[in-house]
Amino acid sequence: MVPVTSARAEEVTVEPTARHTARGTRRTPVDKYDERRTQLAISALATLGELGYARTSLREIANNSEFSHGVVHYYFANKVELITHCVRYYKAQCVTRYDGLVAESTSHAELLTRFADKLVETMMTEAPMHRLWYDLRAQSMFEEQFRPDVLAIDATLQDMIGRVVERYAELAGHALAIDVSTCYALLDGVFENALLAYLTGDEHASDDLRARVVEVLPRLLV
Amino acid sequence: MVPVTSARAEEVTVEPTARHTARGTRRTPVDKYDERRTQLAISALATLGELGYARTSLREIANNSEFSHGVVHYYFANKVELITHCVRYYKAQCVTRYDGLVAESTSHAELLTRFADKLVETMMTEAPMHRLWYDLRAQSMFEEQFRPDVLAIDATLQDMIGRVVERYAELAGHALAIDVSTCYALLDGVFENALLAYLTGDEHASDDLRARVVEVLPRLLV
DNA sequence: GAGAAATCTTGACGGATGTCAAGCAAAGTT
DNA sequence: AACTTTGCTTGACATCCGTCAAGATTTCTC
Repeated sequence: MVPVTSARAEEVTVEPTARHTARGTRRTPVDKYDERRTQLAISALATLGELGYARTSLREIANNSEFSHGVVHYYFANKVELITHCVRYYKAQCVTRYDGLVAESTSHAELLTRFADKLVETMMTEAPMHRLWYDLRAQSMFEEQFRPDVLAIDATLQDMIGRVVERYAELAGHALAIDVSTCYALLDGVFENALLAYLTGDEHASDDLRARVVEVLPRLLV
Repeated sequence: MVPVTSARAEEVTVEPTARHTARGTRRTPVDKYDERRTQLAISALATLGELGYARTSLREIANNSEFSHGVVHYYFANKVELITHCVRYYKAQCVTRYDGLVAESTSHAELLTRFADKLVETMMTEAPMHRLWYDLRAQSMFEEQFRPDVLAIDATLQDMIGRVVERYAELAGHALAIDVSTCYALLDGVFENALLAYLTGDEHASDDLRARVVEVLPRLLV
């Protein structure tokens, strides 16, 4: 019996799949099936972050896991479903990245500094994931299959940035002069630019990113 | 004798290659060899703009030209050299896109309006080329081979934007508050964001792009 | 512990891809 | 007109790809 069905492919797989709930297998709280899917997704993300979408194969993903290449088709119907699952998993990871500093900062200056620092930190420590994101977003401009998930993540990121800039405005005692979607586009451009410089080996990339964010954010007010 | 040598691969191929200059073939002012390279580059760009880097094959490029698949290796050493040539050709095309309106505009308001309109126009009429650019820039984050050319184009685009914003500041009677490289990153983010929306079918994408540019540019001053 | 269900490995398939070599066709040279 | 160089086509190659099926292995159930 093949466990991969088209019905499952439609689920939001970040939530545990309801695969064994009909029968009462109480082996583990989280189903092993979902464990493996996540495990493979993590291996896939590592591979994608290293090679990019164009040169990532299912065999290479399996090589970066502890399984053989055939297992991918046991847990995913095809390559697109695997990558889609990866993308959704990735999304769940990075949504709350700045919520801590938004909640904790007590002044607009503190928020700005901590936000800029956090941006620099994630650029440096998670560069492969970020370049993968830009890669997949570019892919979605060609391939409609990826577009829904990419747009969903883009909206999530926009909300994330929106919470930052709106709290920043609030703490500064001013309103936002630019709407949130534009703020996101602006900051995303600055981040992507800095990421490319960083990956190129530009040693000022992180300082430049920090300086640019500190420079730009105040101009979004009033 | 194979005309493709590693020495030629290093040349800036937008300039005519010095292939027959030793012997005086005065057939045409522009060498036929470079004509074909350009011809193939145009076919390749059309294919790349349609399919993206990941799914563009040499055979598909040849299919979009009037030649057979083997001819690619007569004019280019390998796939990377072809794509590199394409990228350089592309660069030469788009450098002067805004120079006209920079020279002609007599007020900061006129410059801003015409610049925003031109951005919208090129987004709509040359969307495949623009998404290809974002695709290749993402590729360069993974593949070092593409990085020098991508960075060169990025610098050229930055200069192009720099001429716009500096002239805008001059006409407005103010100085730029943000350095040119940051201005480029900001506007690039806005443009990329609008392009994705446009390709998704968002019918407000072009109006949004225009509005955002008109909104943002004044904030780069003083 | 035997049988059943699940998980995983292995190997194979058809197809696509980059590359290259051999040879045909056209153009140029003398 | 014979010969040479250049341009291009055809077909082949090794390799890699996604996918799948058959069977071995492990785990679960009773």
